[in-house]
Order: sequence, then structure tokens, then C-alpha cells
Amino acid sequence: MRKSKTSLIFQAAIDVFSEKGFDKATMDDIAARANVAKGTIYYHFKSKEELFLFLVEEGMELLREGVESKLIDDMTPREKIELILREQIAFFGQYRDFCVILLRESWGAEDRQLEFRKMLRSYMSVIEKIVQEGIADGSFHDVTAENASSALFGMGAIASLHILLGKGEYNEEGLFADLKQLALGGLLK
Amino acid sequence: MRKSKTSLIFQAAIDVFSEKGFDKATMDDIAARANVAKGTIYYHFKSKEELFLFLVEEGMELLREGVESKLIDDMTPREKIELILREQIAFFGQYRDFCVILLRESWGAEDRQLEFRKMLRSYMSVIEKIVQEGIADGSFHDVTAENASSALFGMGAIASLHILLGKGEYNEEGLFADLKQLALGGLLK
Amino acid sequence: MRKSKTSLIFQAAIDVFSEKGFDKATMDDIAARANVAKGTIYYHFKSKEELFLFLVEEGMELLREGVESKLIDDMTPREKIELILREQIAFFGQYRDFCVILLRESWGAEDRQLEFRKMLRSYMSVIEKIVQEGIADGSFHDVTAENASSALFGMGAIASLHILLGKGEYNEEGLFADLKQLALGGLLK
Amino acid sequence: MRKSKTSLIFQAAIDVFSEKGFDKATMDDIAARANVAKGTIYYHFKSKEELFLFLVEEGMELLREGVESKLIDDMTPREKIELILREQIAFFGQYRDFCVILLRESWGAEDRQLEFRKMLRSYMSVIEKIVQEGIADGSFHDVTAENASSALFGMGAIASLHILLGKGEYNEEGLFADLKQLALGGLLK
DNA sequence: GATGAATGAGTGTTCATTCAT
DNA sequence: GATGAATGAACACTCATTCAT
Repeated sequence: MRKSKTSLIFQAAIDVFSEKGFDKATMDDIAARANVAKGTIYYHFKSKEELFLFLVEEGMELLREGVESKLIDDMTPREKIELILREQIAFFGQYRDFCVILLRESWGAEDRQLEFRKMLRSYMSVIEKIVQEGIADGSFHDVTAENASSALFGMGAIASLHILLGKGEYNEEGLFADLKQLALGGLLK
Repeated sequence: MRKSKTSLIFQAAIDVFSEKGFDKATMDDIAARANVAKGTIYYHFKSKEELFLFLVEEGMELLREGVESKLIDDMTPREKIELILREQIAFFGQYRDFCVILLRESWGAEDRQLEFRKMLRSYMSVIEKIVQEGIADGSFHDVTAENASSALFGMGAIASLHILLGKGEYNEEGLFADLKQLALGGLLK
Repeated sequence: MRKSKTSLIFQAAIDVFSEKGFDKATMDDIAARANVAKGTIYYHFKSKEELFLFLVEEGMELLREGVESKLIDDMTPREKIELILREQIAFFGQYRDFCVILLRESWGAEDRQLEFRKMLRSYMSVIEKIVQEGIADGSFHDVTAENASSALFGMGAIASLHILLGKGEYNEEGLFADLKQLALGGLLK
Repeated sequence: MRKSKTSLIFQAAIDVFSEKGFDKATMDDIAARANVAKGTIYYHFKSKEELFLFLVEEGMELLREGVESKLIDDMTPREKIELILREQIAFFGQYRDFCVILLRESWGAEDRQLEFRKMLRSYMSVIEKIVQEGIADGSFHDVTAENASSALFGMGAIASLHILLGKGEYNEEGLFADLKQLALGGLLK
């Protein structure tokens, strides 16, 4: 019995939520996918909402940690932005389902959605700081850092998903090259 | 000539769908908002799905027409991209609710969502052609046009929504300046 | 179509609630008994709780109105108490199911139960006033009117139910004679 | 010798059942209150039903034993009735929660409820015999003893609970005086 | 054209009970 | 003896859709 029930449920939930979205996904779906009785989910998670929130928190943590752990202080802002683009592309490729969830469920006025946007903002603020660094040291054009950070995130996210949800191959190198050209060409003086 | 029932329902549906999203919105909500009996909606639209699809089609039409009608053949690619950025920022500001719907409901495997992505692609292909023009005439860097177009759309969409759903003022000019810098700085040689 | 759906549901609810109690009764039970779809109940009543409350309110109203409408001002307190005993015995006989509900569901700390006790108190206060009259005019012993009224109600209620839920015949005249003896023998000087 | 698990569970069950009633009380509640794992309850009691039944049996036993142990053969029927009234008032004051359970759960057609009514009847039969004695020796009016016994029980029970569940102080002496007046005034010639 | 009462399949959640350890 | 993770049947409530008027 390798897998704990909790992680079985976790995996099943990612699958189902990304496939159907929060509202259309049912606890029965998730239970069936996890090969677990419905009550078992409720033994481990208080509610559908909580399960979902937990999922997204873990995912965002993974993304931010993945990026932050690789950022080294003495990189130039340019190098840092490159790193983030590359990491984000890889992350979207690897956790496509999670990313679909994020893009589907972040826009709205429910508590859950506000919570998600807060997490997104927290991730974007990592980018924002780098943009500010670059502006401060004169290597970047003088743009509003907040706009730049959401634009950078959005450009990568939508471009990635656009490919991943189409039929095309997810050519990470090609996408990286294009985004690097767009993002850095626009930022660097 | 008062408001036809159909347009009453249409307006109410926009309000309710953007407020609650497709799944959480109920036909009762819409009927109440439109001051119309629930059966009346079914007299005019076959189903909730159809009503919604109709709505989004109209909205996408509005966006694409708005942009295409202003594009003039003898503009340079650079001017065209600027125009699109500006138009898109204005559109998102004006139809915030519709844009939320679009971002919420475009990612998934249901028919409706496939349909939405098809519409999105159709809009993006307008951008794509301009990018190709720019590459062809040597004014743009040589990037994959498809990636560039989805990145351009995504950068604008996410940045706009990020502001519109936060508390900040939607400073269209500032956002435009930033996006122009990012996008054109990166595209233009 | 003689019976309105509402009254069908009402009747079915009385049956089912008195048979099973509030918690064990299910909306499916009630729907089935009323030959109505479950949704129909919710079309007419907001919730199980509300349906139940409505039921009890109607019943208590019936009991109090039945009694109050027959009380005439120039009766002596003794005659009034007799009348109440007789009416209550008749009411319990006629609406046995309702009375079971009342006795089952009035004791506890939930809102619904507090509400029920308030209704009971309101009924008992009718008795209380008569006892006070009797004491004032010297025809009754000097007892605490509140205790007397709840005791009078309780003696009748438990005695009635005791018979009704046993197998015995509900001999209203006999029961009336006994209660009259007990109650008036104890009250009258 | 610490508390045995069984008695821990017993105590917890009394608390929880009286607070929430049979249906709303959960085995988790009881386990938590008893500081015991849920499975442990099932080790000691076959089911929720059985645990509850056991509880009520103990309680009724306590009431009947309390009364019977104090009844002395050469008391007059009048003295015996007085004693019972006094004892019952004290018991209700001391075991309010149990009495709520009794009144809540005794009216219905489930096995458990039939069982409870049987216990109640067994208790009432103690009263009944005394009434018959009193009638036989000519000191009581000639009433149906069964009616009188349930009326006597009911008068005390409802009056007690009415006070105990309201806000008022439970003035045992005052209540006793009133019930004695009512009951004996009505019974005694 | 328009209505709204009626429907019933479907959903999140609860909880008594079991059983492997 | 004791545990608590796991179960799954059951339940209150929702809502898109239908249809008789």
C-alpha cells in the first residue's frame, strides 16, 4: 500500500477539477477516480472547498518555491527574468492540469477566488521586485512594475495554455525563446 | 417600442453570468433580473448553455469587430499592434464582466469551452497576421507568430483583469504605455 | 383536482412527522405520502424546518382559537376550566398526530423547540388568566397560577396521549369526568 | 481504580443525548466527550440505540427505585401520593436532562419508543396502585385509576419541565405546594 | 407569446458502523 | 481491550427543464 489515501485523493482531485472545473466536478467523481469511498474524502478534507483550496495552495507553493529556490542573489535582473520565464514554462508543461485550474478559477468574487488571486499576487510580487531591481540599476526601461509583472505572468500563462490545450507539441525551447525575445526585448534598454 | 423580452433577458444574463459565473448563475436569477417569467427565457433560448453561448459570441464579435473595423490597411504593423493594445485595454475596461466570463470559462474540455477557445483563436489570428506582416517586412524580430499573438493577448488580458479585479483605478493610459513598451520593445528590432 | 398541492403536502407532513418525529422524517417520505415530487415541497415551503414550523403554528392556532372562541365572558372560572378541559380532550382526540408532534418536539434547545414552547406558553397563559380570575373572585384556592396552568395542561395532555398511544378506546366522557374531578376538586374551595 | 471506560462512556452519553436529543447526538460527540476512540464505544455497546436504551433504563430505574424505596406500607394513600409528588419534583430538578430525553423520546412508534412507554407505564402503575388503594379505603374519590395516574405524572412532569426549561428558579417547595393542592384537593373527599 | 407550478435527477455532506491493526 | 481510518447509505436541498393553461 504505497500511496496514502490522502495523496490518492489529492491526485484524483487535481485530475477531476482540471477536467471539469470546481463547480462541475463532483465529490463522487473524485472518489471514483481515487478509488476511495466518498466518506473517505470527508475524513481527510472538511469540504469540497477546502480540498480545492488545499490543492491550489500546494500548487502555487510549488511554483513559487521552484522559482525562488533557483533565484540567486548575484544574478542580474535580466538573468532572473529569464530564469522565471524558463521555470514557468516548465512548470506549466509539467502541471498543466493545475494551471488550467488556476486560470479557470481565479476570476470572480467568491472567497475562494479572492484567495486565489491573493496567491497569484504573491507570486507576481516576486517578479515585480525583480523588475524594480532592473529599473533601479538602470538595466530596464522605466515601466510600472506591477503592470509589468502581471503582463509577464499573463503572457507566459496564456501562451503556454494556448499550446497545451491545442493539439500542438509543447516545444518549451521555442516558446522560451519567443517569450524571452518579447519580454526582455521590451524591458531591456 | 419598449425593450423586447429577448434583449431584457440578454442584458440580465450578462449581469448574472458575470457576477456568478456560468455554473453558479441560475435561470431563476436571470428571470428575476429580467423581470420575466422563467418559462419566457425558454421561449426565447433553448437552454442555459445556448443563452450563454449566444452571449459570449456577441461579446467576442464586439471585440473583434471593434478592433478590425479600426485597422486600416496602410498602417504599419507597429501601428496596428499599438491600436490593438489600446482597443483591447479599452474593451476590457468597458466590458469587465464579459472579460471575466471569458477568462473563467475558456479553459476546459466541454463543448462550450472548446467553442470559446475557437473564438479566442479567431481573435488571436488577427494579431497573428499582423505579427507575420511585421516579420515579413523586416520591422519585427523573427518570432513564432502564434506564440507572439497569444502572448500579446495574454499579457493585456491578465494585466487588465489584475487591475480591474483589484481595487486600483484602471488607468488606461498608464497601462497602455507599459504594454506598448513591453510588446513593441520586444517585437521591434 | 380538488386538493391543492399545498394542502396535500400539509396533510402528508402531519402524518409523517407524527409517525417518525422531525429528525427521522424525510422529505422523500413526505413527498411520497403526498404523491408529489420532492421539488414540489420546496416550491411551497422553504425548508423542512419551515414546513414543520408552519404545521405546528397552524395546529396551535387551531387549539387556541377553538378554546378561546368558546369562552364566554360571563362564564364562571369554574365553567371556563371545565370548557377548556373538554375542548382539549376533544382536540387531542381529533388531532392525535399533531399532539404527538407537540409533545415530542417541544423539549430541547433548538430554535424550533424554543418557538414551540413559546406557543405552548401562549396557550397556557389563557388558562393562567382564568385561574387568576378564580383566585381573585375567591372561588379557587390560592395557588401559583403559572404552575396551575402548566399542570392543568400537562395532566390533560399526558393522560390523553397515554390512552391514545395505548390500545384502549379513547373514552372522552370518562376522561373528562376524571380530569374534572382532579382539576376542579383541587382548585375549588 | 480509575473510571472504567464503560462508565466514562455512560456519563458522556447522558450529557450528549440530553443536550442534543437522540437523533442529533452523534457517536463522535460521545466519544469526544468521553475521551475515548469511537470504536471503543462499539466495543462496549452494540449500537447507538442500545447505548441509549441502556441509559434510559438506568434513569427510569433510578426514578422508580427512588420512589419505591421510600414508600412505606403503613403510610396512608394520601401520604404516599404526597411522597411521590415530592420525589418526582426532586428527581426532575436533579436529572433535568434525563427528563427532557424522556419527554422527547417517548411518543412514537419505534421500538425504542414503545420500550420507553412501557417503562413509563411501569412507573405509573406504582401511582395507579396507590390511587386504587385510596379509592378502596374510601379516602379518594372514585376515579379511573389509570387516568388519575397518568394525569398525576403528567401534571408534575410538564409543570417541572415548564419551569426548568424557562428561565425561572426551580422553587421545589412552591411547586410541591401547588401540585399537592391540585392533586390531593382533587383526589381527597 | 408568456407564464409559473411542477418535476426529479443530481449534489455536498453526515454519521452509524465495521475491521485491520 | 482499544483504536481510528474507511465506508457507503441516506438526506436536505437545488435547479435546469417541461408543459398545461
